[in-house]
Amino acid sequence: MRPDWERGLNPEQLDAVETIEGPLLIIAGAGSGKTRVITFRIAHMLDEGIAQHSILALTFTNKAAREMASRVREITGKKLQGLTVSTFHSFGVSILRKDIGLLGYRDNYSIYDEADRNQLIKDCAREQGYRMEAFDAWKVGALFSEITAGVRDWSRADDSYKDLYAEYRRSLKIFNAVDFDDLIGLPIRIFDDHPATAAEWRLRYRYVMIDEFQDTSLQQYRMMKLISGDNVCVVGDDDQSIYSWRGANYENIMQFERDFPQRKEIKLERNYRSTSTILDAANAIIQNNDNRKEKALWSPAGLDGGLIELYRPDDDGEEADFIATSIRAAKVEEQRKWDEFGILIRTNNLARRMEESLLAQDIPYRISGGSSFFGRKEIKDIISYLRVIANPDDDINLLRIINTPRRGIGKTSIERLNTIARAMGSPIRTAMEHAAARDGIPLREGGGEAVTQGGSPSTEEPAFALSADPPGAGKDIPADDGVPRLGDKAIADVSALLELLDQWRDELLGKKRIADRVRKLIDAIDYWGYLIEENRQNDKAAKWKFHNVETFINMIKDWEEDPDNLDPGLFAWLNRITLVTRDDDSDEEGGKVNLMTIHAAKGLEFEVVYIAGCEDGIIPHARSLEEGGEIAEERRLFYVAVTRARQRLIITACAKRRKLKALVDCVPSPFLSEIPPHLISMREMASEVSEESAEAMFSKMKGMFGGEGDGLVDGGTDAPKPSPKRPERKRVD
DNA sequence: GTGTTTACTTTTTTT
DNA sequence: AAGTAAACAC
Repeated sequence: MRPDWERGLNPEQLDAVETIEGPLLIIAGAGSGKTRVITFRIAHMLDEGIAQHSILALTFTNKAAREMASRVREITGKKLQGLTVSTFHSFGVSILRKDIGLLGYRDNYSIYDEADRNQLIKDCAREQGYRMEAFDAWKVGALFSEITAGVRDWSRADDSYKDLYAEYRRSLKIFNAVDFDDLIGLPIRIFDDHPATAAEWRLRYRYVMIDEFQDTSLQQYRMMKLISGDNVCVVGDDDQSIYSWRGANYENIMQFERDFPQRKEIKLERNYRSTSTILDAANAIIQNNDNRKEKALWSPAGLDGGLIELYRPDDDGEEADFIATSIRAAKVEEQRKWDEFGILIRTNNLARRMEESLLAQDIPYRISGGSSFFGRKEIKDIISYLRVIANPDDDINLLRIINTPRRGIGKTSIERLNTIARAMGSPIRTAMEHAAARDGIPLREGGGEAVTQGGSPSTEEPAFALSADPPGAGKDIPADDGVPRLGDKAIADVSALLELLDQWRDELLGKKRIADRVRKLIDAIDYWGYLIEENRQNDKAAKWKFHNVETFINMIKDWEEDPDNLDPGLFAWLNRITLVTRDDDSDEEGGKVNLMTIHAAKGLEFEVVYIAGCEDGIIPHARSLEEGGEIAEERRLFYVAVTRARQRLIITACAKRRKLKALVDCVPSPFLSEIPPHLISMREMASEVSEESAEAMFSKMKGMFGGEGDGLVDGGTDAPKPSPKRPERKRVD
């Protein structure tokens, strides 16, 4: 049953697999079997009797982590129980889950994603009297992120935001919440401040492995140093470093060389993925970057294939239609499955037009990135409920649901609660309890309703709430001046909400079978009624949202019933979905065409790859260059895109593109001219293609009038699918 | 306090 | 073109 190491591994790979002690640096070119090496290496370790729980493998994306885990499972045929394969961020979560108490947080902390973070920054800014018209939360958020991550300090930043930052941090603490950067930063702080704890973790993970090392940030590097001893293996490729905008620092490779002078270094340059045409093109492109570790991919097998195809559609509509019809044709002619196709785009907004065409031609597809499933309003609402139930102090999410569905707590009431909370230096939750209690509706007794279960844990009443003359605790509320009170109706509504949250807290926390309970919760708040009410003139939208919520519940169910899931429960679920931004654990039945950004495609490969929108300003992205990004990184991005292809590579560059409203002329990407011309076949938008497309449309129309093929594909836009009633592209101008 | 209309900007890439 | 936030009307 043990795999035969020698078979199917070249000498360098074998060397890498068998070197398990001591620091190891693997420079792995695109398609050089990197994942294979890593998974075999883990399998080999297990084979050597190393315990699963002392191995830690860190990846960059969830997709990569999942992929790696399942490959290991495949090779070894073992159940993976103690093995840790995760992203840096989810690894941070698991450290915090255990040890965040050392920093004075409670362990039911919330994780704020970007939207939450920006919302909070906005609130703080409003509080500090910023002129909100001129306030750019996105920009400030990015700045704060850099500050937290330690890639920038106030001496090199607009330090007029210093106070705002302090306020932001304080609010996070009050709300018992952390942001993305904290997921790396706080564990580091724990390790720095508590050497004993650090030692424990280091002792546990005796073997550490890091994938996509060129994409690690300074901060992540520090984390790695703190957690690992001598048995570190990092795998990277400086040519594929495409995350510098996020703090990734491929000089970490050099740093590693400095920090581990006794390391072993292995280069993997044999490429098993692509045809030599594609490899030649890729090498030629990347050659234009300087300051890189010299290497060239070569194919031992000398795989032959056709030329790279370049098309110049008139506009983005034609481009999308072309790609869709071309995929349809290739599927039949080359007997391919849907999931052998990848459509790569630079930016998410390019996906929209693509989706339309795929939809119109009934091509099942999967999309990653963009506004994901979890970004939809109806889903966010439900998640917010769960968040608040898990962590009552979570203001951002509380505010989201405080009047959703409508329960009569309007703007003014919220404003007042906010003022009270600020005055007390506490979360809104406390202000609500205060407001409810002070006016004679003590939670304990309840308004005569069924509050029979005594003393729910979170209702220890605040000492100051009932006394009109609070003990001089400093942060108390003046009797009447300045601090607003709520109207009677509002108080009743607030109390009812508190009661509801408490009740469901008991119902959900630490319980099993969450999915069913969540459904009951949704019934209890009459979210269905809310959906119908909100979408009165559009019951299709209501249905669609309804369906989404159902899907969400089923996702919970699948997840908690998964036998590999060692820790089902509300907290684990919430943590998970904050980090999994894509609805990427979708089914594999029959496969789907993959539509994704180049960033998302890293580490993946497809038989047939389309790179759409290869135009100047898109693939060296205009904004990226403006903001001080390097052209070299854009080139690396293009290199990554090209090297995703195994057999066929099709590139499209439009002559015109609809941008905002206007049709603008486009120039092909300068990178295209870096590909040696003899590797490219320039194609006209040939007539055979339009024949092909006419045929596809025709059959599509037949299907349409036959049986309303409700081919709802996952992903896509928020609105109900614009039922593809118009198989032909119309030019109604 | 709530619902409706109007004005306005917008995100490159991901955890 | 769309989605959000502020202004306005009930």
